[in-house]
Amino acid sequence: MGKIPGGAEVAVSCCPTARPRERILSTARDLFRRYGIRGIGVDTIAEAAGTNKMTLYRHFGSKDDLVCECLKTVAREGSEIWDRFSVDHPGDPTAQLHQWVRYGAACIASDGRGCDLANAAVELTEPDHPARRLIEDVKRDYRDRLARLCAAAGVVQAELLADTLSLMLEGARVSRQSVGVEGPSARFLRMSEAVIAAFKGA
Amino acid sequence: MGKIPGGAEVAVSCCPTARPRERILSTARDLFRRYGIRGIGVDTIAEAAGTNKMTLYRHFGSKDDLVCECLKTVAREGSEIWDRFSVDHPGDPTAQLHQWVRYGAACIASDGRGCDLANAAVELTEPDHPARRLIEDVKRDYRDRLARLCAAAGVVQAELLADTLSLMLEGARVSRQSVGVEGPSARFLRMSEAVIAAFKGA
DNA sequence: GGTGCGTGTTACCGGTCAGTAACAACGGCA
DNA sequence: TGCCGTTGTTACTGACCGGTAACACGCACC
Repeated sequence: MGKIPGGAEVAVSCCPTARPRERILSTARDLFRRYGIRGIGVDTIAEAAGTNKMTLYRHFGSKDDLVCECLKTVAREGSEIWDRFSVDHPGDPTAQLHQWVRYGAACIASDGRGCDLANAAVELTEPDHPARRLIEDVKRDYRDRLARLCAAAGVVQAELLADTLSLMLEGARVSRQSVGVEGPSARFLRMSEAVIAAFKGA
Repeated sequence: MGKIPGGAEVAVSCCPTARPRERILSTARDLFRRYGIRGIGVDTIAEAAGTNKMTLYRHFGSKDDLVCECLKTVAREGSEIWDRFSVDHPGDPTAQLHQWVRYGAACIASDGRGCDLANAAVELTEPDHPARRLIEDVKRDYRDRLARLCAAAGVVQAELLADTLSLMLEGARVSRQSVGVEGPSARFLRMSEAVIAAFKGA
């Protein structure tokens, strides 16, 4: 029934012990990420999750609903990663800032499909799509956390540095998709360190 | 027949004196930009261009073909803008660099849908889509031009600055889509000037 | 007056899409 | 045993998708 855009049959590829809802959610996240939200159908998701379309619609009222739930789990994981910075380097905002840079670089290197939230914002052009508010809130939250980190690290122009680093990471993740791994995104770590040093020196 | 995603009927919205091919091309560019490539159908494009699907397919062998041609015109216009920098400030690479920054800021402010090339890279997930090579080549060309500009302006770490500014612009244009006009992208001009100053001071 | 090319029109193809209805089978639980 | 909530199965709807065939029309050019 469901077909992966490449042409191959779908393969059940998630923990079969979990409840259908969780299987659908994690499968949908993976497929949306790989093939785009508009590039994958609910039938394919259900089949890859080892269940069927009816069960999917019993748990998620619509495809847009499912998309929003997926993005919510993405946001939740992002928040957990932020928490880890302060756990790994308690009371050391400078170390946390550099960990943020390293984590960003690792993100870019590990997967060529960029940020799920930003990609969704590109793909879902409807200005009143329910996912838009979610994306906006999360992105704003991440930037504010970064600004607080910069301020705590003693940067005088903390807001400006946070904006700069935010744009650089966002740009690196989309540049990785358009010009590939060899492009500017490959130097994200070095560039970020240089920019931070410049702001600290000022 | 064709329907705009909003639900309204399509309206013919291009110069009716031009030949069908040109009308289709400019209409497709506009609709792809507003609703996404996967979000608009060839029927809608043809109707909005004041013609029909058959004529569209006589000029463009497939939808992917049409997409590629659209992106080529985007690339051509981008190249012309680059040329304008050296025309407006001949022999003054520093002025050209600042004009690049100002132009980028104006781009962000004028339209919330970001870069057509980057958006296409996000939307067209097929790794061997004919548009991917085009996008990659153009993006690489723009970065190289910027690097030459930075070097000519006397920046020692010209390559690194070019990468940084490239990512910042790319990020600003996608951030504008996800967090809105009030987000970090609003400060792109100030941030870029600060980064350039920091690289010049080093 | 003819000839051909570009264009318009209509109808169609097979496929995919999101979403729903009706019913059968399962599981635990009392 | 009977009950009930969850799940699976099948089939369906109506819409849209990219792409094509066949044919009629108009217009320039010779």
